[in-house]
Amino acid sequence: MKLKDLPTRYDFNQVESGKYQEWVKNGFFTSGDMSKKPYAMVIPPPNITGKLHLGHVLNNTIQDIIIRRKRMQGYDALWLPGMDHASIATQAKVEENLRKQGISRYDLGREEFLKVCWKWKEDHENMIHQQWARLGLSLDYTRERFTLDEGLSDAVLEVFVRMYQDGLIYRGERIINWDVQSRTALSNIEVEYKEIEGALYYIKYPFVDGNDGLVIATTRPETMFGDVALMVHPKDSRYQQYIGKKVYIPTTERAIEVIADEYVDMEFGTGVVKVTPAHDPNDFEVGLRHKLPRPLCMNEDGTMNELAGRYQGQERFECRKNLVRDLQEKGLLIKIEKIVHAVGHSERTGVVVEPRLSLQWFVKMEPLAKKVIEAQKNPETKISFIPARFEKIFINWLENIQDWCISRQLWWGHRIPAWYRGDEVYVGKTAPEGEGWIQDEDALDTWFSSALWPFSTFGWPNETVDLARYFPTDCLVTGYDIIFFWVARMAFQSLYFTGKRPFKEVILHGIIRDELGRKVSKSLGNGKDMDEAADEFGIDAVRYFITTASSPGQDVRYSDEKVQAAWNYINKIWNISRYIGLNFEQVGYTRKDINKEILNDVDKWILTRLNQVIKQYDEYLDKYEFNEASKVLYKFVWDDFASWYVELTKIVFSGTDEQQKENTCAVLDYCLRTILKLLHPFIPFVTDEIYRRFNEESIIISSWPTINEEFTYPNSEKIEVIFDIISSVRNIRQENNVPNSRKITLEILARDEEVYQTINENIFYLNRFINYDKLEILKDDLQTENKLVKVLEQVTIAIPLATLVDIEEEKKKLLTKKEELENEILRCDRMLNNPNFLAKAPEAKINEERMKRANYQEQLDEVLRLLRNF
RNA sequence: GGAAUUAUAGCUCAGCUGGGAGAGCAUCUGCUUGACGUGCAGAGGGUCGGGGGUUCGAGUCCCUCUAAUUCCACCA
Repeated sequence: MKLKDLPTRYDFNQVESGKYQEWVKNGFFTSGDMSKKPYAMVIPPPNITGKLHLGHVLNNTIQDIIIRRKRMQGYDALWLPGMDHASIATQAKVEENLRKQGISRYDLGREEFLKVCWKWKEDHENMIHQQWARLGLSLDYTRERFTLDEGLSDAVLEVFVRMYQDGLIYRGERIINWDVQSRTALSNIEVEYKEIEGALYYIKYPFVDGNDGLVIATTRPETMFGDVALMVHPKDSRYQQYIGKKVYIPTTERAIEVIADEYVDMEFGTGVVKVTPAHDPNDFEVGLRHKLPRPLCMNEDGTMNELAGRYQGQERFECRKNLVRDLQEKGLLIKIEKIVHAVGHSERTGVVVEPRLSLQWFVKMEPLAKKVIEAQKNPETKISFIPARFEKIFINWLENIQDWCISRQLWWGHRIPAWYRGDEVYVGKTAPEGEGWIQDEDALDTWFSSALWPFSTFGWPNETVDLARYFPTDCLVTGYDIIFFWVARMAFQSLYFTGKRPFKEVILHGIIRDELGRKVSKSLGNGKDMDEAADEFGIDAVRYFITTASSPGQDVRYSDEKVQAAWNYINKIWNISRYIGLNFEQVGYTRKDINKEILNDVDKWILTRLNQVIKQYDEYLDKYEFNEASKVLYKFVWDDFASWYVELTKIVFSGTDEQQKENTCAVLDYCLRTILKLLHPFIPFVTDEIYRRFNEESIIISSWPTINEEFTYPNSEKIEVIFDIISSVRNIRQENNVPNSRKITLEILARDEEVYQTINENIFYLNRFINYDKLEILKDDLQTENKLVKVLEQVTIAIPLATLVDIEEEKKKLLTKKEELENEILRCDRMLNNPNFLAKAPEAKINEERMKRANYQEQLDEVLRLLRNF
């Protein structure tokens, strides 16, 4: 198929169909050309839990833009794909599925359950592969990895064992965030705090010896069954006499002591606090200080245990309700205060998180974090954050780091390589020798494996060729919302185990919001998935919109209108190409070099502009400012190339100069090829479709455009006087209701010799746009009576239109123009007469202002001269 | 409580190291101009959140206030 055969309308379905498979089959995305300089990037592995959404589209397209450009620039470009087993997220989904069939994971047992998970993985892996294909991502599938595959699992074990040996991983009893639905521990950052309306219950604990009692305030009354003491501030005069006394836990026969601890805030509540070491992190600390026991009053699934007496077996909130009612009956509930407070919810299952004492594995964070903070001070070892402001957030988190709970009571994931026999603990890659060892039942936090992703995927801990060649990777692209989850953890693991940063740059983008600016969430159901968006206008339009709609690091508000605008842009490019194809055919053009000898002023102008655009575009892309880059090119394509250059070629093609026609084809050929290449990283499908119709090699492996110095013509912008004249005549016609069909007489006064020549040399261009019967170019002596006159930057134009000219209106316009010019001159003078300006401003700026002033003065003189005629 | 971001045309957003306010969409007016009406040609529309300051010069830098959003840390 040739260029000329393009249909009049861009049909994305036709364009997208079949291309990706062909790209992959041709090995365009396969890296490993050792003769080239490497450029490497790893994809943030998506969770195998569902379909990709617009957030993935943004993240992945940014990477695809970067890697496609690098590939075209001649790098050995590697973009490594892979997926994340997403331990808790996947297990939650699989269990939910099973629950619908009335099966629990315990019914199946570990082995059978894992089989179901692997099946789930296969299905979702396929779905994601299909979506990557639709997105057009130039991933090197020969190196695809999975966080739970053999090699990566080995890396995980290696890391665990070594950190254990180095004293950076320990097992201990702590209060952790407990997800009662998944029955697993969570790390701090897997908990989402939501403001919820709750209640502060004031409950009286009766004294063992005598009347009355002490009143405490709590938001979680049901945890009272785990109480081991009440406490007051040692200096609180209200309660001095009660320290050391005993009270009953309401509804029970258990007595606890009143202790004193400075932790208590005398101002809050009643100044008396219940101490529940197994269900509250602060109370846990108090318990340690006072050597108190730590009884649990709740089971793993959130039901109450035997300590709760008659409430045993009740679900925690059910128990709360019943308990409060019973306390009220007994007169022990003093009051209930409505409060709004932040309650932790499990990020994955959404249930209220229960702080709970349990034995878990932790990573000791402080020494690891310190190394990263240190490395960030050195340009050679630091990760550059783009935009830079995110580094502050990153450092701040590291400076206030807490130990990382890494064990999860889950089956789907890397099983902890620890074995127990009585009090003995063994940690190693494989089971220890001897009888009676039992392996830890738990799996590791999913982020424990993804933290290794930038180097485990290259074969670490083995010293592979890939590792040496591609690591540290050049950049990583991810959302600012997972700086803590992922970026920070990659940073310290990489530094600890390889001594290097995981990537030189991290590019952080925003999140996608819906059309109303709301965060996309499952509960709102306002998230669009990728396919939905792509079905409307095609994936290229979505890619273009999503990567150019905001500045770096800012959120993107999804907008159908803007995707439509992107489609319009693509359709414009499509039709420019079609026009060019039709003319190639008509002229009988086959690829030729541009003949510099016969280039006209307009050719020189567009070629020079193109060079300027390449330069600016590249500079913006180097800074990952996709929005600014795209704007520069858009303006060039639509305003300069399509509206002026392409329009003007119609004059050449309607003429008779065959050599000129051929050369114009060569210029169009060169411009179009360059435009398509520049756009290719953003909109790969349509650019490939068009490019392949007039080129041998694929655009994917074509070379990235660079400035062609021989096509830079100083002064080429002088032709713009022609455009200026054309625009003005259009304007005059419009304002005076003179249809294009009516011929006019036009006089142009050139105010200097060069302009006079330029116009004369390019006079034929005026023909197409200005339907005139008579045209005169003058050097002076412009008579203006009964003419419509307009003063432009370099020329004055006059059109005799006696019947239509409203003299008063004309005078008014000239007076307005006069005023404008005078204001401009005033502005220039203010600067130029200011000694401080002359002394301090850069010389270039001063000269610029002088030139401007001179030009304004010239125009003003002209206007004044014209005004004298009225 | 700490921090970050945002505040610019009716809407959604750009505006790089300070040097005459921009785009897309919307609105209004014309147009069967040889690829595109998904188009072409034109027009209107902004005291750049308020107040100070630095500077010859501030949408841009500093301070402050106001409003919105987000993150972190939180007293039971």
